Amino acid sequence: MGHHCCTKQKVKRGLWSPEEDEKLVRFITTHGHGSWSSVPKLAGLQRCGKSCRLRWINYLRPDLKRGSFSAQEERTIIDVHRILGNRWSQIAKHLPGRTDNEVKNFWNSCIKKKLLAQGLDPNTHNLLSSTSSLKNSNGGNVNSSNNSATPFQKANSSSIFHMSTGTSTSNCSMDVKIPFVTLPSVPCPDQATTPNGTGLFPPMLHATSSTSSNLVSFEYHQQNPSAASPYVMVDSAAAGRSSSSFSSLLNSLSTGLLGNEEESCLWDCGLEANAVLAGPRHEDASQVQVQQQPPGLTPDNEKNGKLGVESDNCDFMSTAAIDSSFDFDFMDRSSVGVAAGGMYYNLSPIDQLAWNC
DNA sequence: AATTTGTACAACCGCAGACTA
DNA sequence: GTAGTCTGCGGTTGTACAAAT
Repeated sequence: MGHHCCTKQKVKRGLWSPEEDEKLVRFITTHGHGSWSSVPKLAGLQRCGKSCRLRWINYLRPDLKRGSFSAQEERTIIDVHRILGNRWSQIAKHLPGRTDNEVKNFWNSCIKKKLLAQGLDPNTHNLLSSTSSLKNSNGGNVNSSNNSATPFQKANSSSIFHMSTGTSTSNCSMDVKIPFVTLPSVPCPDQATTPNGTGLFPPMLHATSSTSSNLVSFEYHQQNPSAASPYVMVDSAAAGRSSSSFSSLLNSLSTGLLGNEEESCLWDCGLEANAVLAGPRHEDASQVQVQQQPPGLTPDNEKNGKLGVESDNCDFMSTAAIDSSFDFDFMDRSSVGVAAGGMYYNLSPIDQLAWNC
């Protein structure tokens, strides 16, 4: 049984011939595709519209980049996949000229095996043997010096990447020290579903580690489970420089340059800090504040959904502290979770970051 | 040289959401 | 409100080719 668009005519399946490719390219470059269901008939092809669309998108589009993936592209795929999972179309948006299909194939045929060979779970990016040790529902430790080291910690054996709760409960408050980032609460149209009926979801910040590029990611998202991202990702390579503090990384975020117009694009903030920001690009790179609109926000509440990052290294205290807690569910997925509003940084390099609560 | 096995990637399938009449 | 259509997505299968036996 074919698709509805295929039932109207006899359609050919399987690999495309060069003649078919030529017909499709000639038609689309001349007329555009319009409605894909009408393309085959108008282009003189015995294919279904869906097949034409796929062929164009995955193979014939002029802006496609052919050839094997570069190391940089591979790293990007791994890093974004760690955050987004199998959302291939979203991942592909971070790789100009690559299609979701291409990324997916590359992942399944190559990256997945590499991760497995490194003893990493391709789904969670955790060490395969470490999953259980990272689970700790009543307040445990995660420390790079033991066997439950995250991939990031493994890749940086000298790193001190330590977190402990010191309590017997999974939720506890956290001190907020400078420098400090404020992640504003996120407005929700359905006020009744929000905590205390405030109409706001507290923001959450989630730190994850990279398997391949020494990348520590900070994921900012709503507590509304239907909405994830945008994400802030900060490359720990910058932290390797003694002069680099987290606040300077945030400076780099705030002065980041181009992304693309996609809502969830990676925003490359330049080599200086190797920082990237996932989210809509900030049009005015000279402005101090990083602004992004979480998916689902309407233009009306866009302002309230801003992720604000102060630019002055010494002025983080001016942002408001929000009560915070750990969410150990995150640890199943990756490494270290810090929730609700605040993260503190100790004015030492980022691989000496410690979250205490 | 013939056959089997592995790999890369192109293409298909089914589903879900958006849109429209 | 609903059924039909279109589009996009992720999972899966099919195919061509290379490497191994």
